Amino acid sequence: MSFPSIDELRLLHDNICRALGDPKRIQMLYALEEQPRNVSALTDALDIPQPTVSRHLAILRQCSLVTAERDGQMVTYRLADPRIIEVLGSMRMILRDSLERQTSALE
Amino acid sequence: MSFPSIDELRLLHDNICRALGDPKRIQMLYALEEQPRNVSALTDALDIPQPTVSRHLAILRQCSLVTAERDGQMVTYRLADPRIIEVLGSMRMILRDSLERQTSALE
DNA sequence: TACGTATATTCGGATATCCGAATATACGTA
DNA sequence: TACGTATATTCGGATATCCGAATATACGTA
Repeated sequence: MSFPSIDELRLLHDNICRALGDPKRIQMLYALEEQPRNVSALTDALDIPQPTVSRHLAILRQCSLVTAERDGQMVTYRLADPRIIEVLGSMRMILRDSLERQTSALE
Repeated sequence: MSFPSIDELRLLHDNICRALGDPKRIQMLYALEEQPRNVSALTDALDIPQPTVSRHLAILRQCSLVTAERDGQMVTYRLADPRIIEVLGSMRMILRDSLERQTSALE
């Protein structure tokens, strides 16, 4: 078998895919790509309750997709690796083409 | 807000991210990238029970990441869009760099 | 039609995930 | 220390996901 081992795929799943497993987390990644933000700013920008934001941030942190830096009372979050946004962009293209194929298949 | 709407992100999540939400499904995508295979071939190659393989294939089908073509008694599956493998490759690179950063931070 | 092989689906039960509500913790300031 | 603001965590309960076991369906062939 030449493709990645099940162990590496499990690691991949636990550390990256899992983080993308909720639309709100994806939204948060985009919000952080636009600019670093603290929890309150994210809460306001996304209109999601603060505990929910913090919980999702914790998951993104565990997956090392974001970094947290405390600055006084506030904690600023930023993307750990901007390439995650490129990945999401590729996924959106795949989705767009897939939906296009489906709709044109209806004719 | 300039980033994608929550609706598009929900669509993205339901149609792409959801499919990547299980390591076995990722494994199946790699196996199908190597070559198109029918269910039995996947069962053998991945050493996963047949009903489990069929169930995961159903999800990949719903997400339009694979196509199914019946040929007699067998059903051949293939990747609908090979770019999904590139996406997984990018994710593996992000993961690799992230792990590297973490281990070097221990010193 | 009767049977075999290939594949898909259904049915629990176990486990994971999500959220709201409540609460805990961290930090600054008086 | 006492209090306010910012953030994190905990605790159910609701829902989703996964799997093994069993069964259903589709197709080919005698």
